[in-house]
Amino acid sequence: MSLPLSDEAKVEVDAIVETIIYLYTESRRLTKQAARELGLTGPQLTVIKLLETFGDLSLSSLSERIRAQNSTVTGIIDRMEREGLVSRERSTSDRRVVYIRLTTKGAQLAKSIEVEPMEIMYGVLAGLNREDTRDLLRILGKLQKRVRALVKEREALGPIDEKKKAVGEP
Amino acid sequence: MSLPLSDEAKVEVDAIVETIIYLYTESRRLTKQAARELGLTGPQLTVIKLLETFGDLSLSSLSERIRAQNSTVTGIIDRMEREGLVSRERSTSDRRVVYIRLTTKGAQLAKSIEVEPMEIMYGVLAGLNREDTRDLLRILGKLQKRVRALVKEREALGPIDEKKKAVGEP
DNA sequence: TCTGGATAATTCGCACACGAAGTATTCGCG
DNA sequence: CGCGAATACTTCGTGTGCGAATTATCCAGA
Repeated sequence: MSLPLSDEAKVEVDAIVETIIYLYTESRRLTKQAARELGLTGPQLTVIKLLETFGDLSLSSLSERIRAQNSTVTGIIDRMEREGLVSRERSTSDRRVVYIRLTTKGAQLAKSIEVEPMEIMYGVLAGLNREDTRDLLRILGKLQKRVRALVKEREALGPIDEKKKAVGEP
Repeated sequence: MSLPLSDEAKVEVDAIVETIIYLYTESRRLTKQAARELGLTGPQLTVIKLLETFGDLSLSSLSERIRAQNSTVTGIIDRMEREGLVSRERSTSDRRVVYIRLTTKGAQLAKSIEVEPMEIMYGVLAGLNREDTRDLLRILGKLQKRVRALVKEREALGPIDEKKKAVGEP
């Protein structure tokens, strides 16, 4: 798995990882802070913006978009429903599906929000020159492609290993 | 805050943000998965590796390194202590300070771990050519610098705004 | 020396976040 | 048709993760 790295390369890789973590956590922190001023949490702000943009969404598609498990989103929606921001509407065509809909209160709140989730990222990225933007996108794209390939590969191997593992304290 | 972006630029910025989020969450997920096989959680794996690398660390310095609040780390250490992986040692020179130390069991476990936290990132980044690595580092560095400046700026303004806000449901 | 402010940890309450197990419903296929 | 697999969501238990309040300790300056 871990290719041998020269010391110099290792330092650079470290710095890159550090920076990515920094950018991610910091922009999350700032989003959360913005949400706070509206009496919302970070994920709640994201959900409201998504619903405003796309209209009603099933719980599953919401989960996909915010990259979380259904069980997590169930909880988020529970709390938002309790606050009167959204309502659950059972689909008539497929009674397993629940659509999440903004209430009037939720829609009003959504309209009053000018900040995008990850807004800080946007602002900072917009300050890059064209060339840097292109390069960054290109390189990150490469990385993503490789990670995807790697994950796929692991998933293919995983199930076989599954039996070898069986760790667990007896 | 949000500079006007051309549509084309907006798409690219979106893609960059998407990718950064993807890389971060995916590598976290994979680290967590690796930890699982050892009966650990993600943060616990990170803590064990840090303690192995740096020796005993105060709870505060541990918090800094894993970018979390003291209160969070207190909980992580509580559970690790319960599992017999680490112990708390009150400093004699400053009795407010608590050092976290690997137990024999913890040290053994640490030795048996070959994966680095964020190992997948490393593997993938190591696959980039020199030029791409340099470019990526340079551009991310720029971004980080700007975010830092922005955060600082906000912090400077924040306290003044503090009174204007006072939202809160009555 | 004594006291007020800073610092290190902890406690508490809340909100994610995940995975496993459970429920309801739909769908595919014989 | 009917039944077993798949899908959508919920529930439950555990582990972060944060911020405010608390406790214990240190330290600088009157």
